[in-house]
Amino acid sequence: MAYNFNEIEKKWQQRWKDNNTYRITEDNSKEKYYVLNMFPYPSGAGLHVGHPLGYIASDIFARFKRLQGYNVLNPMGYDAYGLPAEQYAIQTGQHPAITTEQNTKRYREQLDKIGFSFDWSREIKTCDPEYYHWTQWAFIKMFNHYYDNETKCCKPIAELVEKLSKEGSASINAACSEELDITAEEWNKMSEKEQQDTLMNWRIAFLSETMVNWCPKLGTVLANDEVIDGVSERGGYPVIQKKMKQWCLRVSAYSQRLLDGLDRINWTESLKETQRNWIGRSEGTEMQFKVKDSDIEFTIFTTRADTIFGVTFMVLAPESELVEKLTTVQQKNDVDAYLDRTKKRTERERMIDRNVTGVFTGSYAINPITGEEIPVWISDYVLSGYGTGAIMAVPAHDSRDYAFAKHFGIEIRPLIEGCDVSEESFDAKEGIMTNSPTKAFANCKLNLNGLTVKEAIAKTKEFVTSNKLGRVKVNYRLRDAIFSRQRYWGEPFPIYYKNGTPYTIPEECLPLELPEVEKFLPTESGEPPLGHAKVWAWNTEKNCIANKTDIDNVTIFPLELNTMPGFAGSSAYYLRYMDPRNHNALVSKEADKYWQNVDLYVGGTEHATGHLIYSRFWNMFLYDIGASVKEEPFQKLVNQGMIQGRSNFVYRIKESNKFVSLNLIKDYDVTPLHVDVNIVSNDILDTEAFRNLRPEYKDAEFILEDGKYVCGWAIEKMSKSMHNVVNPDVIVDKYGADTLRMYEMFLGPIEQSKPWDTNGIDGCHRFLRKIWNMFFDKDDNFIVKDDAPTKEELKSIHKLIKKATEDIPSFSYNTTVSAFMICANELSSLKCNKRAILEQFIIVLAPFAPHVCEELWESLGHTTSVCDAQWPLYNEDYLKEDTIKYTISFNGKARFTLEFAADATNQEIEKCVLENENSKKYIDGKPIKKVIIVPKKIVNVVI
RNA sequence: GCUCGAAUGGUGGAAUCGGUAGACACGAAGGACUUAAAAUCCUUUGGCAUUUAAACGCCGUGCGGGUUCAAGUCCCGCUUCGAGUACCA
Repeated sequence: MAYNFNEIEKKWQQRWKDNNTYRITEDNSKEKYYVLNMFPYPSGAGLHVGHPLGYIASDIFARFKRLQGYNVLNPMGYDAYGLPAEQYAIQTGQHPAITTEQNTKRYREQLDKIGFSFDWSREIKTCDPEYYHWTQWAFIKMFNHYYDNETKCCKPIAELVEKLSKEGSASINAACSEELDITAEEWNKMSEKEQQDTLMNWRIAFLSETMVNWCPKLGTVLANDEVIDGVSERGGYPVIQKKMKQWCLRVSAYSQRLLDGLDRINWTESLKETQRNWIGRSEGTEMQFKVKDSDIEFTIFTTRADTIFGVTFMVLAPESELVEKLTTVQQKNDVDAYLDRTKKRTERERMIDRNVTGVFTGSYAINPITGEEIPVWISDYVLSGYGTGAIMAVPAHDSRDYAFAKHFGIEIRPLIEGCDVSEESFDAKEGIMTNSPTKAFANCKLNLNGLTVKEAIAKTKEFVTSNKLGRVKVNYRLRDAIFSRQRYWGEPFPIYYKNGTPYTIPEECLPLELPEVEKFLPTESGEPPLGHAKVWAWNTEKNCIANKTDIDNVTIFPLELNTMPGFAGSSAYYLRYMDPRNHNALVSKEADKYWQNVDLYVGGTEHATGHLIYSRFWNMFLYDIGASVKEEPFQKLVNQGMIQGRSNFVYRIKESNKFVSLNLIKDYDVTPLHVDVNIVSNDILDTEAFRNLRPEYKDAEFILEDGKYVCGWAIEKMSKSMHNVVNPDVIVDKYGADTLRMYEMFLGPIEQSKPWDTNGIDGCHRFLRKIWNMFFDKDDNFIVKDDAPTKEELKSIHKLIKKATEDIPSFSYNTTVSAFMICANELSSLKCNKRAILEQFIIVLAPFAPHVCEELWESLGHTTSVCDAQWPLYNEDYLKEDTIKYTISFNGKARFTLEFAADATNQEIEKCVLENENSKKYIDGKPIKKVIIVPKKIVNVVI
């Protein structure tokens, strides 16, 4: 009987379930290993063949580690809150919980068919109150903490309150929205409301009036990483800037730690680089500029303090508070007109239209070093959110300032010897300073002439600091995360409002469950969907949810109507898997101490600046408050590539129902049409299936080549409209899960994006059949013998064990699969069917093809699962050769080969080469000067 | 624009420290078995030239240089493609 994969896979999947083969418990006698996949959002479309790529890779790793004796945690769950379910709910009225439930069920069915070693007893869903209890809990903790810059750690807000009441803000060095100057006296005089409002300046989770990315079509705000090219990541709708009061997380407080942490984790350099860019650390100088005929002073930030002598104008961001203060009466109309115009422009318009715009305020700033008067302008190329929202412009050495100066005819003053600024600015930080200062200011205290740019920056910094003109400052591009969403399908905030001031509900009242609503749309008054909820108020006396109509603002208060964004639930889920049913804590101390953090995290690179920043931040916060033992959540990270679709085309002759095979289309006028890849095999169309596809094709005629219809192909995104979606279920039914697993790994390096191409899958399937046939003959007789293996057989299997042991940890799965095939070919040509060899083969193959290996393992008489076998060790002795062939090369070209005993010395080899007949022949009888023997079986001859 | 990465047969891809390319698989061609098909097995398969044949020779890893006994691999200068990011002062 042949290899009946359908039956085998069904049998073992059931057996694993019945025996809880993959249930894992903490076991201090074993070393732990934590493998994690980025959990999926269960979309309505189900899984396609690209989704399981990462899961298979991590599953192989988990099984491998388990065979090596580790206690491996390999959990799975769902990131169940998300926009599609809510959009669907808006359209159909179907509650998102129901759609989500259906989708997760479908995902589970599909996942189960592939034979993963997930411990489903630890499954979590972010929309489950048992789970989001701890998301809300973390939010309350963030609300009640601030970040202390001195100790680089967050502290309870109560400590801050104490400092304020005793010493005022002077003694506080903490991450804040703006630098406040409050005395203890002032603080103590404040009303409760004023104090609460003030504390928002420091809380890690805080309410803030900020410019947000507002997407009118989705009716919600979006985080920076959810906006791509000025449109929403989901749906591609336009996004505008709008000022709104929003919950934010003070991610920026952790900028430096997020940056430093990258050095301690094992991620790819490119991903770390992406994060570094996103954090955007820049060291520079803050300088104060006085305003002429006024006592106003303002601060700018620059990384090029050395160019202070080249400043010919200043620029304010249109949103800057200084705009109003510095605009003169004469300029007011022009300025107002300009502000009006910029406000109307969306982010997208600003990005597309890079034309220089700006307006003069009428005021002049004073160069703090030379005393020169410098005009102050307003332009939207300066951003309010970065630095101080004001810059000193040096047109000679900054391309943006240059464009502005050219446009408005402002002086461009070069400061570097020999640079030409007639056509473009000289932005490079290199060269020797000149004109710094110019002769007109020769007696100025600072002189940079003759210094390199680097030296000049250092000297200016020193000068500015010692003369109290400013200070050295590090700026980060990383912004605080906006944490409110005007949506229904998300975690509710554990917040109620007393007189407009937010308070957290007591921790012991969590979870605060998501209420039912009639409609999933915003209310008529523009409130978020939770505004429809009837029972959505907080009774502070009884500490319970109350009816909204009972609000009396004495004991019953309105609850927050926003919900949390997607990244809330996905930021600390890895901790919850350690102890998923704990009612008293996010994770118990014991479980956290045992599992520590994720050893291997596998997921897509699209989360580089979203999830992977937020979860690092979130976890650092939990670490600071003692809720997590590791500062970095994900020690090693592997990004699997995307699987693209490979579309097939048929060519219809225009205005006919005739289809021409690919290589004949040049003779006809044809229209290419996408054809469902599932009826095409190796680019050959199943013409019968095509005729049955649609009624209009029923009478289709084909112009064939060699009796076949050959389809064209192209690599495109895998999507329904391209008819190139390949469902893993179909592959599993046709070839089996084991073949699918092997083939996905064989396709190429795991990190690489590649098109799905079913063409090569036969090779993997043949391989598994070959293995099967080593155990059973045609008539289903078990043919494994107990004979002692030969040297050759041992060599073959040990070569495989070595390769797999070395390649699996570095994720070179494609070469491991090749090694399996090579070994199988060798063994079958040796007609090897010996137990000692095949047993080891099965163990090594088990992570890749678990079902068939279980079956064969059982056939060898084992009663326990192959999962609990022991990974074999390889023995170098078996791999040694008796003789070694050396390639003798001359002038870099291989000439002939000589064979030596494995233990031949270099002298022997050299002697033999010199005396060899062939040496004379290939080196034209010239004397050999040097013989270079390299340990890679090469002998090089130099004349 | 900036940052990072890639480029190898008809195709996907191997080549770990620079060690003498093209592993493995697909596809293709030919053959064996078979009434036939499926399945299985065997042979050939980078290009060029030469030869009855075996063998050998030359050229070959996007392009142009360089270092080295030896370069797909290292260095310099380009081309093309992909990813990320974008007025961050």
